[in-house]
Amino acid sequence: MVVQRLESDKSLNQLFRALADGTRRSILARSLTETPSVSELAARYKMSFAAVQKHVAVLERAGLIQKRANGRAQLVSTNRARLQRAGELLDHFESTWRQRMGQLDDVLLPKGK
Amino acid sequence: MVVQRLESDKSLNQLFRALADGTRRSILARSLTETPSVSELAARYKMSFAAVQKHVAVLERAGLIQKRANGRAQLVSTNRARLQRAGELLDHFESTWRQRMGQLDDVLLPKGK
DNA sequence: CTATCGTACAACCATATGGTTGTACAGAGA
DNA sequence: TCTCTGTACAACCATATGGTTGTACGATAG
Repeated sequence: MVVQRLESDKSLNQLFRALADGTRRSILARSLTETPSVSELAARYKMSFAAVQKHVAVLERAGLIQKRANGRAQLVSTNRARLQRAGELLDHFESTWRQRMGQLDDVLLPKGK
Repeated sequence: MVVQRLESDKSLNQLFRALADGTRRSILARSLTETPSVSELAARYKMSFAAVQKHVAVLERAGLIQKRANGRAQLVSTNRARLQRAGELLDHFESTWRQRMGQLDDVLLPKGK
């Protein structure tokens, strides 16, 4: 069975890559409840402004957040559509896995130790 | 209420990192329906045996697969418990996100790092 | 206008990643 | 036994990543 190509490999790679860093997951979480500026975000972390700026850029490239200018500030917010899309992708992975696991269950589960 | 630290940051990083490569996702998928040896896996990809071996090692370190010796062959299978665990983590992320999207309630941020 | 703030970006550095080739060794088969 | 196969692992290379500092520039405050 061929898994439907819902998203390019590169896009999936970027998505998971973006999530593979605690600082970025934290930024993403914050940007869900607030709409902080980049410098407000940067103030929360021990690293330099430029470092946070890079993390924001990674999240932006992965499509998980977006920036919108407000005067000289760049306000960061999550891209909800993309976030949902990300969720669907993960769900898709999971369901594929579970489906396959289900097939395996027929063989492996009867023992149920 | 404090959100339980279900998994260490490092563990989460490894998990997402492991998923952020198409070859590894493919290996993971194959190892769900089959229990291929490392060399059988390697035969399916254009890269060298050693390269595939490294990908397998990454998946193993992330806890997504396990190897079991059968004679001189190393048979690769998915760690179903860990896989489910991975799914739960993703679900946890999603539900947290959705919850935050739904209401600006308590902020459960693992504090600033 | 001038000073400052928020941002962008370049240059640099150390380490990690993803690939290669080559060597070594244990298990299976002639 | 001796050979081939499957695996492990080291060394190496190019590029990516995650951090730094420094410079530049538009927007805002005084």
